[in-house]
Amino acid sequence: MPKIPKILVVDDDPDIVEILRYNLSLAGYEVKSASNGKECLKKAKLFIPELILLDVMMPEMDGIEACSLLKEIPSLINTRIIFLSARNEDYTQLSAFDAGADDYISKPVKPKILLKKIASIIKRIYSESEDDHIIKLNEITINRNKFVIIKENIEINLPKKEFELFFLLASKPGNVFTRDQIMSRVWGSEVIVGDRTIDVHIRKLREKIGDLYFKTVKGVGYKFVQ
Amino acid sequence: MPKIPKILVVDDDPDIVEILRYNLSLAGYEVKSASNGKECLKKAKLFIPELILLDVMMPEMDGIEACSLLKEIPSLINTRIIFLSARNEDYTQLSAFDAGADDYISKPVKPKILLKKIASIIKRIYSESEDDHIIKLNEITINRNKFVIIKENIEINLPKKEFELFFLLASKPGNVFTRDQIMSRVWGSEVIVGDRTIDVHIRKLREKIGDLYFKTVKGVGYKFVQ
DNA sequence: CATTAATATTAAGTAATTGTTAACAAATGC
DNA sequence: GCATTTGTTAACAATTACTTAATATTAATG
Repeated sequence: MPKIPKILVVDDDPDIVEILRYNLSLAGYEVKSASNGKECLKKAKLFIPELILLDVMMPEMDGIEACSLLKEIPSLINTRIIFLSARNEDYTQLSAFDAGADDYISKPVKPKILLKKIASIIKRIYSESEDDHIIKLNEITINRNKFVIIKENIEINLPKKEFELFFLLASKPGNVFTRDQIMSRVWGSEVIVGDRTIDVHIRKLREKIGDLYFKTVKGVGYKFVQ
Repeated sequence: MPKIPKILVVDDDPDIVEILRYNLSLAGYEVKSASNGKECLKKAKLFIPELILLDVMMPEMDGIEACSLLKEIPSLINTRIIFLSARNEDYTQLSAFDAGADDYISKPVKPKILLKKIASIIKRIYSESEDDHIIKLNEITINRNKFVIIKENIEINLPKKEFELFFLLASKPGNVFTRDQIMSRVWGSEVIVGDRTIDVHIRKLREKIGDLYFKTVKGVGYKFVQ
């Protein structure tokens, strides 16, 4: 396991928060908590947990709404959400899944079961995302952890931005990424940089890796071709 | 979704198998079934399903044992297992997770919930979640993500407007699109361009893809014919 | 078959996008 | 704190796509 998994517990009942916090901490997780939807969103953005345990019934913003909003936060792309609820009716479960929940547990929660489920989900997160760190193509291997690419047995070091741009493009060879997509995924949605920045980075990739790998699709964006 | 997800249903009660089979087939999955642990192992090896719905209580080999054995089969590395059980006691759930189950559902199963859970798991398996806009015709494949069309194994690159026009026409082969429709869908409602612009683009498509594919319907518009 | 309206063709002009370079700023490493 | 690397910008060049205009061709209709 690369690091200590982080879990955010969200419930308006302090007792439940305490029970969960106690059990999860004991099990070796790093735990933070929030008592309502708004606080949850705020903390989730900073904490970037692997997992959020979300109570459905909360004052102000309920869990379903919070979940929908959480799912829109790009940095939480790898965060899974489990709903906790006393209400075991169908429609709640359905809207939970509609809102993007990854699982659903009915209260009263049995800690052992919960811990097992969590262990299973955490394990899945790591095993999935580890594959994502290496891309192997015909002639090129990209190692995201090492920030290095290997082309014909020669190591090419790329600076961060260049690497991220390359990694994005190479993650789906042949696929066109629009400038907007590139912007939001390499630079983020808050950062504003000039129009020519992407071009310049593409240029550097072409210099270092090879002209023919990077194809311009005018009016649309760029794609990586093998 | 790369292909039709496969699900193996394992239960010794033929009624339950039928109910599940019916619902899952209806939902678009490819379903096979087994009535005991041994049969399950045999079929799973051949079928290599994405998902196995496994009854806990079965004669001879129970679900827990079957699960443990399934988890040892290398070709089933990507297969998820969900347990189905009438017994909702802790120890069963625990041993289910110990045996490597990915989820646990109590009978009686509510089909809607089950389908949602399955959809969520399947989606996760195909985590690439390529919303591939691909149109496959007899001789031509159009890939909207890659901005490329392939005709007789030869890639043809089209500039943006030409591609959009082509994609529109090819989205409904045989259908006539009026000039107005083409205008509003390729150029948008605000843009005002001259009358001959569409013709010129059609001309280029005819040059690049083939004359006979694009039929003029005089006084109306154009259609793509195979 | 002549007339007319719609579409086809071509080449050239215009607009838009992308490429390149160099200079500077910011970050990083020593 | 200094040197080096990386990131961004700006100005301009180059390229490509798009549109137009002028003319030719085609198809439908009486």
